[in-house]
Amino acid sequence: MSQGASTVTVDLTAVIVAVTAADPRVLVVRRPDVAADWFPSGPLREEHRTLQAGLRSWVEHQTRLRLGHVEQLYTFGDRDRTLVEDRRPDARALSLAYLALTREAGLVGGKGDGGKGGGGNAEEAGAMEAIWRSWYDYLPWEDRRDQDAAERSVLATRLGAWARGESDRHARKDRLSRVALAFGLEGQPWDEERCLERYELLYEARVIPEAWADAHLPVPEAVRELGGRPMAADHRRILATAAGRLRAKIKYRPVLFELMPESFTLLHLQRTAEALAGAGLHKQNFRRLVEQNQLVEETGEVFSETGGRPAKLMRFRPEIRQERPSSGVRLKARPGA
Amino acid sequence: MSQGASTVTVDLTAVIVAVTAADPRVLVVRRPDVAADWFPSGPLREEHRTLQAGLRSWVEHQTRLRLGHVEQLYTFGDRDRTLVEDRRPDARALSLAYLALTREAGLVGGKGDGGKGGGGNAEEAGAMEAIWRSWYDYLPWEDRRDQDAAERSVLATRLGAWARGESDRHARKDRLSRVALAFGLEGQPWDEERCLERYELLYEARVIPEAWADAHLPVPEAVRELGGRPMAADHRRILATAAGRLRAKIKYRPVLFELMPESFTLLHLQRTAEALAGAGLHKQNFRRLVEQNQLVEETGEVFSETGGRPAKLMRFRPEIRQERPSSGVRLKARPGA
DNA sequence: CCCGTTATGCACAATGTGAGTATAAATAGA
DNA sequence: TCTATTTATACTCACATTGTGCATAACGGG
Repeated sequence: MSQGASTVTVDLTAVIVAVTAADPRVLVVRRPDVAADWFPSGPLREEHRTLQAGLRSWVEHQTRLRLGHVEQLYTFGDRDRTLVEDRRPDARALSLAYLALTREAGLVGGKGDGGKGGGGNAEEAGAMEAIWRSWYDYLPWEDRRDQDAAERSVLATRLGAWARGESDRHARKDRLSRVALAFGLEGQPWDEERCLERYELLYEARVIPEAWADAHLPVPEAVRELGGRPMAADHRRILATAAGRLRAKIKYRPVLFELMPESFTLLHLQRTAEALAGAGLHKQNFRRLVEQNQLVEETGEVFSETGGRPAKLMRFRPEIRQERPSSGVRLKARPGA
Repeated sequence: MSQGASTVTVDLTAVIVAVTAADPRVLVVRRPDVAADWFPSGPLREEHRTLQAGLRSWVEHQTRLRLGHVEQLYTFGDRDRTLVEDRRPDARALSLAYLALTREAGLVGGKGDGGKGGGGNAEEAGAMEAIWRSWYDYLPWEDRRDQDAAERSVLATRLGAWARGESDRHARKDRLSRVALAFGLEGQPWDEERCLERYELLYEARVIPEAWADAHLPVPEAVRELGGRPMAADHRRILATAAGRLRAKIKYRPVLFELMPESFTLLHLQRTAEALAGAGLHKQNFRRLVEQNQLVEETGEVFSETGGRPAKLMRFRPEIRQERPSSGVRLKARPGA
C-alpha cells in the first residue's frame, strides 16, 4: 500500500496583509540578486509541532514579525507547478499557503520602500530584506478604484485576441465566455472575488511572465511591461487566491478589525474596505451599513485634519470581535468608480 | 535550510456527497473487523501526477465511483491529530481532504444499506465495502428539520455543564459564549454553517468518542450513546468541515445541480436544499427564489405521484452551469421548523 | 360529488438597498 | 470678517427583496 509512496517536501507560505494609506500591502521578501519577490516561506521541519507553528517560525525569522490570527488558504501540489530553485525536479513539492492579517508593523518598513527585516539564520540571510508592497503592484488589473480604462482595455484586448485565436470553435466560445465572465465584459458584472480566475486566465493566455518561465521560454518584452510585477515560483497565484478569499470574507466576517488601528474615522474605514475590494463604495450607504450593524462606537474624540469638518473618531465595539453571527461589511461597487 | 526537513506522508481523503430521499449521504468505506467507517482515502503516490488524480484513483479503487467536479476542502496536519493505524507515531501525517458532489451512484448501494464496492488491490481489499450513509448519522445534532428538542437539549445540557465546570472564571465565560454562539442558545441564532465549530466544541467537551480515543482513554458508555456514530481517525472532523463548506456554498453557487437528477419537481429541489441545510425552508419563498433567479425551466411533463395536484417537472437551465455571477440559493431557516 | 392533499398564484407588509439632497462644521484665502 | 471649499453627517425617497398568509387549481379516493 505504501510502496510507491511519494517523497514530499512541504513548503509553508504566508500571505500577510495590512492596509496602509488606502493600499492593501503584503509583506514580501526580496534579495538584490534575485529578480522576483516572494512571500515569507520555508520548508516544514521536524521541530515544528503544528503547521501554523512552522509558519510563524519562518515568518519571524525572515521578517521579525509576530503573526496574530492565521487562516489556511490553499494547498498547492501539482507536479507541474513552478519549481523552486535548488530542488530536485522530480521531488514533489507541496505548498501550504496561509493568510494572515495585521496592522502594518512598525518594525518593517514605512510607506512603501520599507525597512529591513533581518534574516534568521546566517546561511540564508544574505542581503534579504522584507518590505511591504501594494498587492496591486502584482495584480494591477484588480484595482478598479479609479477608472483608468487604459490598462484594463489593453489587457482585455489582449485576452480577447487570445480567445479568438483559438482555432477550435467550441473551445473558442468557451474562452470568450470565461474572459467575459472573469473580467466583467459584455454586460457581465465585475465580480471582485474572482481574482484567481482572472490570474489563471492571464496565465493561460501568457500575459504573465511566470507562464513563459514555467514553459522554459524567454519572456517577451511586451509581457514584461503589461503583466504587473512578477513573483517567485507560484507566489503570485497564491496572492490572487488570498485577495479573492479576503474580498469574500469582508462581506460576512468582521475582518476589517484586524487591519484598522485603535481609533479611526468612518471615511478611513471606508477607504480600507475600498482598498481591499478594489472598488469605490457609496459613502452614505457604507456609513449606514456600519452604523446600523453597530460595528463601531464613538470614542468621543474627533479628528480635525480632514480638510473640512472634523470627523468623529470611532472604535470597534468589542462585542463584535468574538465572531458574531454575521457582522461583515456587505459592499457593492459603485458604478461611477 | 533543509536539514531538519520533516519526512511526511500525505493522505488524500474524499468526502463524496449525494442527496437521496431527503438525506445528504456520504460514501464511506467499512470493513467488518474495523468498528468505525472512514472516507475513501489513501496515500499520495509517486505515480499520481496531481493531487486530484491521486484522489480519483483511490476513490475508484475503493468504491468504483468515478468523480466529477472535486474541490479542495482543507489540509489537516498537526502532530497531535488522530493517528492512523500502522504508521510510525513520530512521522508527520498530512491529510488533504477534498469535497466531491455526485448523484447517488447506481453502482454502489441503494436506499441506505448499500451494495458492495469491490476493493482495488488484493492487499487491501479484505471484505471492504463502500456504502452510502446519511451524514446525520455521524453528526446528528446538525439536523434541525424536525424539532426533536430531545437530543438537542441533552447535548446542550451536557455542553452547558462542561462550560460551567471550568474553574477559571474568564475561561468559563469564554466557553459559555462559544457554546451559545455555536449552538444558537440564549437568543443567538442557529447558524447552520458553523458545523466545524460545533464539532470542535463537542470534541473539546469530550462528548465525542474520538476525543477519548485520542487521549488514550476508554470511551464512557454515555458518550457512546450520545455522540453520534464515530469515524476512523479525524474523518468526522473532516465531515463537519465538508458540511459547513457545502452549506455555505449552496447560498452563492449553483451546486444543487450536481446533486439533482435530470428532471425534478420544485418540492424535490426544496427537500434537497433542506437536507443539506438541515433546516426547513419556507415553501413559497423558496419557489419564488428559484423562479425569479431563473435557475430552472419547465420540461413540459408533470409528476403525478404527489398525493395531490400533479407537479410540473423542471430541469436546470443549461446556462446556469457555467458559473454565473451568483446563482446560488439564498436560504434562510424558517423559524417554525 | 365532496374531501383531503398537494401545487401554484397572488397580495401585502416589513425590511433592505441604491442613490440623491440638505445641513453642519471645519479650513484657506480674499 | 466674509466667502468659497471641503468634508462630515442627517434625512428622504423610490425600488427591490423578503417574510408571510390566503386563494385557487388539480389530482385521488370514498
